[in-house]
Amino acid sequence: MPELPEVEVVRRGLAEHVVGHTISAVSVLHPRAIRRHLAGAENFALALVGQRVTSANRRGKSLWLSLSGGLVVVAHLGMSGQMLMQPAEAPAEKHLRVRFALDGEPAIDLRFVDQRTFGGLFIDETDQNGVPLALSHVAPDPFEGSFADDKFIDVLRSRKTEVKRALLDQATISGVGNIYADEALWLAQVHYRQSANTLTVDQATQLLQALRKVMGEALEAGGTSFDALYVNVNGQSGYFDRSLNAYGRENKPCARCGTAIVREPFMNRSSFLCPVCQSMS
DNA sequence: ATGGTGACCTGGAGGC
DNA sequence: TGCCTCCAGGTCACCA
Repeated sequence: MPELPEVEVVRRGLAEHVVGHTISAVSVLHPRAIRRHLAGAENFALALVGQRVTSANRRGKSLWLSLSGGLVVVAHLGMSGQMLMQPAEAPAEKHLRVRFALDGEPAIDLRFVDQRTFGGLFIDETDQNGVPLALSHVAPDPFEGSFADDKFIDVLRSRKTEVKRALLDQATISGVGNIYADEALWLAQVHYRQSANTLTVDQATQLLQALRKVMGEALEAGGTSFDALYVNVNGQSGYFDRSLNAYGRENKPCARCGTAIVREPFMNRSSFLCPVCQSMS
């Protein structure tokens, strides 16, 4: 899915269109979409009806809506989840999983649509910092105020594993997925298989700056999109894919040195890199 | 603690 | 046209 910039695009849409509204009805159309809500669909709906949405929040790739009663509804988009605003009378999408009817004139729906059902929703409580309990193992993301650069650099440099594996570990830093990991590694000229504990402080610092730059620019562009699966709440795609330098560019010239970008299997997925300017050090 | 693998799903693309 | 295989932006559990 969606990595941090795409999820933030969705969060902003929810803040604009859902916050302030009261949930008047909830329909769960596929039980798998709420599998993490152990009390089941009926309980899920009952807990939400009548609640007013007070804010839309995010840590890493997880979203949550805060509710007037003090609970939150947490959403993870998985690989293919979408949050769409639709007129109440609009026909059901093929992969519509959960539908929230909101008050207002005209009445609108918030719809969770998810082809592959890797995503899902559940109700949770928050800790003293306002973070859902279920996300306690998720590290802050690099755009949060509570993200400590020095601490991240220390943790990263203590990890005895390949640097890309560490970047994808949401307990080390959240929000980074396969695309932005490859893009940041390309920008910082670090090989994805370099052991994290061999990075210099300077390299780790460059890498963090690269993550912020790449994800920040993607956010400004409205997110990365290759197809209609990744859209904002109005169903529109971003255009950051025009700016990618490594991801998906197998056999195309590196923008820095002209060498063909290489694709290699890693962690049951693909890694893209320039074999010349991203060398092991 | 790390790393390797498969599982969870649907559908699009490309080869034959 | 169909059938096959491979691929996809994410996690999670389990095993060495």
